[in-house]
Amino acid sequence: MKIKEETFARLEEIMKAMSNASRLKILFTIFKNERCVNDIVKLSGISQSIVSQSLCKFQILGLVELKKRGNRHIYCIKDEKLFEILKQLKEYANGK
Amino acid sequence: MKIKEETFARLEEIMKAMSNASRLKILFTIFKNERCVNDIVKLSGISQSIVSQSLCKFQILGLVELKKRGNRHIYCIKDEKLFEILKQLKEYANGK
DNA sequence: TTCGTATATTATTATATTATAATATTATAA
DNA sequence: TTATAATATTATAATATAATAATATACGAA
Repeated sequence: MKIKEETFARLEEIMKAMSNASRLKILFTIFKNERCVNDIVKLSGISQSIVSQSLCKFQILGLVELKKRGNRHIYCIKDEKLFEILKQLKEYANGK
Repeated sequence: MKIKEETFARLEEIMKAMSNASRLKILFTIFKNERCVNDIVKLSGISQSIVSQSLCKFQILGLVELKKRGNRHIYCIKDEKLFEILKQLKEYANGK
């Protein structure tokens, strides 16, 4: 059960990124379908600035992936494992 | 994929509770074995005050369970689901 | 009772985070 | 070109968080 210091540091960053309702909403907006920023803004009800900033941080952290199509920036969850974790977290928080 | 506002609120609280290296260490110290506060302090290297405060918050949130034996307060992870999530998070952060 | 150990609580200060608003950039269309 | 839509960046002020130190409480043993 020995966990490396750097694993804790990474985990802290990941958890911090997900420790805010706006950012959680953004993540769950692209949970199943990839979407462009503007669609995320409309669907989530979060301001463009925050959506953009959040997605940028997610990408740097490696949580999401960005594809550019013309002037559209399309984001999706990067890793199947993260997808699974989000799913379980949702169920856990929901009390299922 | 409609998620209730209160689910986001609860998820935010849970994530916030886990978004700090000290608290993550404390959680992973009782990941497999229940332990008393003082053992958690020694094993984690985190100060008594922080360990106590953190465990108290975890308990209020329902993440851990407390049993009192004499003057010892023994904490453990409350839910099998949380155990699974922690396991997966650890692996994810570790890049496995 | 009094002592010692275990745990909890409180106050404080430094630091970090949040949302907002304003501005900048980039790409496409007219 | 110029205009417009999409996205990113920056600055900032209010608020929240984190760690520390100090104090308080609870329990069991002598």
